[in-house]
Amino acid sequence: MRIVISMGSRRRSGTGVEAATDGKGEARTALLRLGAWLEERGLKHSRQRDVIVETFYGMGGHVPVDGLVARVRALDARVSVATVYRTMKLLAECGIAVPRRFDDGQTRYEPSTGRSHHDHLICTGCGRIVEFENERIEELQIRVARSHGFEVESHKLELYGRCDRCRRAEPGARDPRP
Amino acid sequence: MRIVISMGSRRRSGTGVEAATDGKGEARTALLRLGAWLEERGLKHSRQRDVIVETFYGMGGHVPVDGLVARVRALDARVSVATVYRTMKLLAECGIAVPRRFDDGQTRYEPSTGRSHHDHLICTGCGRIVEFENERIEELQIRVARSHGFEVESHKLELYGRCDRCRRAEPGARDPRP
DNA sequence: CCCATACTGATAACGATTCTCATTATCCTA
DNA sequence: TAGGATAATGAGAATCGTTATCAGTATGGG
Repeated sequence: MRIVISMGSRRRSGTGVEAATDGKGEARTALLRLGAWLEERGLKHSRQRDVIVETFYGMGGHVPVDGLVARVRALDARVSVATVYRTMKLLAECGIAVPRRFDDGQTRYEPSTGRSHHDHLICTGCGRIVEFENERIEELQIRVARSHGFEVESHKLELYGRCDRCRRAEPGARDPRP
Repeated sequence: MRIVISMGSRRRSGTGVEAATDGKGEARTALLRLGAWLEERGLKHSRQRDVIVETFYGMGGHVPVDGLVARVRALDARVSVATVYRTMKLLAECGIAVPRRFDDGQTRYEPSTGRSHHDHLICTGCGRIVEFENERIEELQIRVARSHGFEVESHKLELYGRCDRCRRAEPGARDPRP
C-alpha cells in the first residue's frame, strides 16, 4: 500500500493567539524542549539534530523516515541515515515526536508539540491519512480492558477504508454512461 | 516485546454439539475448505500443505511464522521456510487463517474457521494476548469514519496494557512486607 | 503412464532498521 | 582559550522478517 502524507484538519484555537502553525514556530518550541531535555541528562546538541528537527516540522503530518532523510540531505548531503533514525528515536523519547506504524511496515513520525491524542483513518485507495478523536471509543476501550483484568497503557486504532474522493472515482459507481 | 501465544477463552456453543475443538476437527474442516478452494482454481495440493495446516491448527492461538516453521520441521525436517510463508499466505487468501501484525514486527496467523471478528488486548508484561469483541466500539468506528467521508473496509484495534497477573507481580503493588 | 504445470527447497535478495567502530564535535574545566 | 573526557557522527556491515529466483520435483488430468 502506498501511503500519502497529509494532515487531517489542523485544530486552531478559538483565541487565534497561538494559531500560527506553519511549522516554524513549532520547530522552535521543539528545539527548545529538546535542548532542555538534552542538557538535563548531560547530552550534547548538534547541527544535525537541529537540521533534522527543523526539516521534520517543516514537513508536517506523518513523516516516513526515508522521506525525511531525503529532505534533510537536500539541505546537508552529509547527514547519514543512521543519524536520522537515531535522532527520531531521541525525539520520540523526549516527547517531541510520536512514532506510528501502520500496515505497510515502515515507521512514520508525527510532530507532537501541543497536539492531543488521536487515532487514524487511512484510505486504502490513495493512502490519505486523516486524524480523529473519539472520547466514547476511548472510554469503551478502557472499560473492555478492565473487564478482562487489563489496565490500558496505550492503544492503536486504525480504520482502513476508502475516502469520499476515492469512492467517487471508483468503478462500481452507478453511472451507466462513460 | 516478547509475545506469548494464548487464546482468550474459546467460545462454546450452547448446544454442546459442535463444541469439540481440540484443533483436529477444525484442521479437518480447514483442509476440506482448502481442497475445494485449490480445485476451483486448478491448483494442486501437497503433502507440505497438509502438514502445515494440521500443525497450524494444532497450535491454536496467534501463531508466529517462525514458531510454526519449527513445529512443522519437527514433523518433516525438509519443509522449507519459504513454503511455510507461501502456504500461510494461501490460507489467508482462502479465508482459513487471518494474518495479524502487532507491534513487534512479525506476522502472526490465527485460525479463522468458525470464528467471528474480534480485537486484541496485549499484555506489555508477559505478552499474553486476549481476544475481545465489542459491538458498540464497532458501531462508533463506522460512524466516525462516515463523518469523515470514509467507508470502513477493515480496522485494527489493539489495546496494550498490563494484565491482572502482571500487575499483581509488580513493584509498586502496595505490599510493605516481602 | 505422460506431460503440462504447479509446487518445492535452497539460497540470494530485499527493505527497514540497528549496530560497529573509527573519526569528529561538543562543552566543561583549568 | 587550550585540553580532554565523552557524546555524536558517517559509512557500511549486520540483522530480521519476508519475498524472489530458479532448477528440480510432484501432482493429477488425459
